[in-house]
Amino acid sequence: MDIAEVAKASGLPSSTLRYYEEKGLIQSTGRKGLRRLFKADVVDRLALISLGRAAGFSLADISDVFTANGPQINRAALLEKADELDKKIAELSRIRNGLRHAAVCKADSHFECPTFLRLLNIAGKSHHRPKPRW
Amino acid sequence: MDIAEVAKASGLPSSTLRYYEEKGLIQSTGRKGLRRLFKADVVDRLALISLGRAAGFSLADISDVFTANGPQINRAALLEKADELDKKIAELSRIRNGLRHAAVCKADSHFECPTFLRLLNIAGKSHHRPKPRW
DNA sequence: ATACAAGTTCAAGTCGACTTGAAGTCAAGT
DNA sequence: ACTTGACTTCAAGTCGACTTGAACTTGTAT
Repeated sequence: MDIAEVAKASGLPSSTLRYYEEKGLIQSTGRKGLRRLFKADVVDRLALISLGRAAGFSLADISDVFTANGPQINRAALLEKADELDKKIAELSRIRNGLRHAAVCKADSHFECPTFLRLLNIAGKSHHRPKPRW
Repeated sequence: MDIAEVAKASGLPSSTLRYYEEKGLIQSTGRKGLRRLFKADVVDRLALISLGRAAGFSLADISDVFTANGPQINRAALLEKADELDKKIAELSRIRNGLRHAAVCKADSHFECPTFLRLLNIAGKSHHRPKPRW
């Protein structure tokens, strides 16, 4: 496949594909002249990458789930990411509850409200960063 | 309160407080010499801001929940954000399921697997962006 | 009065994930 | 043989949320 086909199949612009290759997330199998050639299974890989990105993982995180250079994936790493997602989901649920509470709480200062106070410990202590998806 | 007190109470560096003020998210009530003075309730506001940031909302999004310049909050906007979070949580849950599935699926290409295919429509179509929390 | 720690401003730098632009290369169709 | 359009490289730009650094001001403690 040439880059345009991969782009179409994956929904990603070719500039992104080149960038991903440069970062080692995907690889082209050769060149025809200057032009990259890809094997069809790269589309699979890209789907998984997009899934990871949609979940907020960084490209560096995502590259963990790919083994050295084969088309295989590291299933253990994948499950680990799934577990991380579980935690994130739990955290977001608590935050959502916090927001809903703040919306109805009568206390002038939310700090007078124990329900809210409990929630606040969530924010501020997480030092991992969500990653952009423009 | 002076900026150092607010910083301590909120857990945010003073550089961030100045930045937030510049962006209109908080306001100082006056100056003593050059130095900013804050009312105590700014700490409340900051807690809410941190909560929003932890949830992945941008500062622009967060400023929606603050009314013009008073210390009040826009409860409707807050509930709206909570609803957005619900959606995000649902999406993340689906993605997590997708990851778990990819970890166990035997198919060489996940594209041969309907379970996985269904999941993929999730990724790639969301064009809102999570925001960094360094 | 003098020093100094802590505040201030403003411009510039940083981070990750891309995108954009300029300038060049090339396969394929006419 | 020539054009054309899709590709290529590489450097630089962009976005949001801050941080950092240099140069300056000031309240407080001595």
